[in-house]
Amino acid sequence: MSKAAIPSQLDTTILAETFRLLGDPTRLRILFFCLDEPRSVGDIATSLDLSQSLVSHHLRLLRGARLVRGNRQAKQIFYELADKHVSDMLVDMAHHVCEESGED
Amino acid sequence: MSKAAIPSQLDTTILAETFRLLGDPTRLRILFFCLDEPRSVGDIATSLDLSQSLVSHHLRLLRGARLVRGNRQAKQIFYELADKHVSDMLVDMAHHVCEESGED
DNA sequence: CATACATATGAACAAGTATTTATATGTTTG
DNA sequence: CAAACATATAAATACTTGTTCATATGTATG
Repeated sequence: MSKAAIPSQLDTTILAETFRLLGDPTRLRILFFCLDEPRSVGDIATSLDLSQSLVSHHLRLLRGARLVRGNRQAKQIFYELADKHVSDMLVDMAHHVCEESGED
Repeated sequence: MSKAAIPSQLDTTILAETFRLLGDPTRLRILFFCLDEPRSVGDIATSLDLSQSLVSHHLRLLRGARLVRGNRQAKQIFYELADKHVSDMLVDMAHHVCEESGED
């Protein structure tokens, strides 16, 4: 039990798919921007200085992977991280990377 | 302090770079294969059914990002994960993804 | 030192993907 | 229902990147 289980090749592919989606700066910025509170598409685009279309495209990918979830409120749609797993994942990784300098 | 800090745009880029490297099935398989014990390039190639050249190329990228580290032992070079941060990161993420089905 | 073994590198190619531009869908309000 | 607002989609383009094939570098051994 001490040794980590090596994922099957299929699991590895799924895991890689998730990593790949997180591996784009624009998408990551969108995710972090939606981390604390739901944000409308327009708000994301304006605040992050991205075109509305681009934001929409990325949100579609993130939605497809169940990384974010959108709620319509009148004309606007507010996106937030899909669940706690996703947000924990992001926060954990951010910590890992921040503490990565000057070790060993 | 309860809210997660939103990384700067620069940090986000670095974080994305790490995610991007983890976002390839072949690289992930290599990393998991080297998780428990150091493995020679030839061993990786044979066990994972990949060409020696391909393994070498990927190892170079992983080395560049300080995700793995290689130790020469006579003719062979044994690769292992760079440090505990990296291995923890992988194991954590694997858990996150495995438990991702059927929540909320 | 020449041969065999192990790994690394370089060029070339194929496939994927982030971004833009233009347009469509959906929702409210007068 | 028409106009205005907010988001989504489609097609096209430019760029990145995973893989292969060929070759080079490095290391031990006879």
